[in-house]
Amino acid sequence: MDGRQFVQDLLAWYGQAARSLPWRASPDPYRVLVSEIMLQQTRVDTVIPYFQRFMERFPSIGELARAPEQDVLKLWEGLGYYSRARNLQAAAREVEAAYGGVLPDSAGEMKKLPGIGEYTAGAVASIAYGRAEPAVDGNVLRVFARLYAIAQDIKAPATKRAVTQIAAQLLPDARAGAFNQALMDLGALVCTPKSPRCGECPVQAHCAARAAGVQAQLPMRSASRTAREEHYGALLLQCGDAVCVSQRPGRGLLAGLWQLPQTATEEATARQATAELARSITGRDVAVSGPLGRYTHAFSHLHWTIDLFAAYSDSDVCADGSFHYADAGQRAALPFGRVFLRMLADHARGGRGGHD
DNA sequence: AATACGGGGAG
DNA sequence: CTCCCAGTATT
Repeated sequence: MDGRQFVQDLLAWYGQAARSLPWRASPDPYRVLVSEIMLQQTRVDTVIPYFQRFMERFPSIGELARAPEQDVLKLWEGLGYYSRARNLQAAAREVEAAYGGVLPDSAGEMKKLPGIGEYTAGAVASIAYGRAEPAVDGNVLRVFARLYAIAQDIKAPATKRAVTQIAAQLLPDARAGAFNQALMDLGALVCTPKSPRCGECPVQAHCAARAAGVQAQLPMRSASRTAREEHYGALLLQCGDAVCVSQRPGRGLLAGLWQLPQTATEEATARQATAELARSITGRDVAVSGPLGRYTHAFSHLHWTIDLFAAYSDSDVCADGSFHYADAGQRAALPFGRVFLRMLADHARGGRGGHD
């Protein structure tokens, strides 16, 4: 391939086809960083409203650093991969403490911050600071897998290393940010996972897959593992207007988020297990009715099926301090996982008391 | 190198 | 249903 011509064709296309995105309006490194963290494994259309709300509430690195963590998680609610939110705030606090409140301008320094890996460091360094760093995400991997007809598993670290080498070699030092974003826009708009629009591609003349007619077979991807099935009995335990909620552990799945009390169980014994859970919370025997409904929730690596039961208590005292009764106003400030938001919206008076 | 970690949109 | 997205951290 003629690298110089490829870069020229790509950038010419980007000049007239670039997507207009909120974080592209101004080059503020903090805005670029927030957008890149949110965009990890998340589609642009999903991120946009979250980005707007987040920047409104936390306009600067200092305000993010000083906020309560629960507030940050609340704004992240529904976006997924919640460790991103914790790490982003931890990074902000580190920047305040160790870098005078200014995000470091080199990829190497940024990569030392929590939640900033190879891709994000390169993206922010090139886009916000004009540094000549490659930024290889899923789009760029797919684009180069086709351009060079690379028939290796796209998920293998070795493939990413190879593509990073290629990208670094082609990278125009003076326009690294535009180059990286152009590749991502190309992947999102033209060189799509299925049915790539080769006829509209500005760099089709440089594409080995196109020349060989194998663009639909690339990239190669190893089979993904099937998700584990888990069944739970969950409890809508109400005391007046308040609903019993509990906070999940600080590590692992949905870490630090809130949920309705639930217990892992087999489907056949969900009612009994949930009744025992109600007894352990209230300290007495409680009548459990339902199920109110069955909720399924798919994570990438596991599938939840949750049968929701209802119970009432006269007392808002909990035997175990990990449980609390929260009214609609209090629930509105707590971050919940999606499936629990659905339960609350369906069955609790005032839902979560939130804005949806 | 493999796995954990969310959620939703597209086909 | 399956796939996969502007990935990172941990093991």
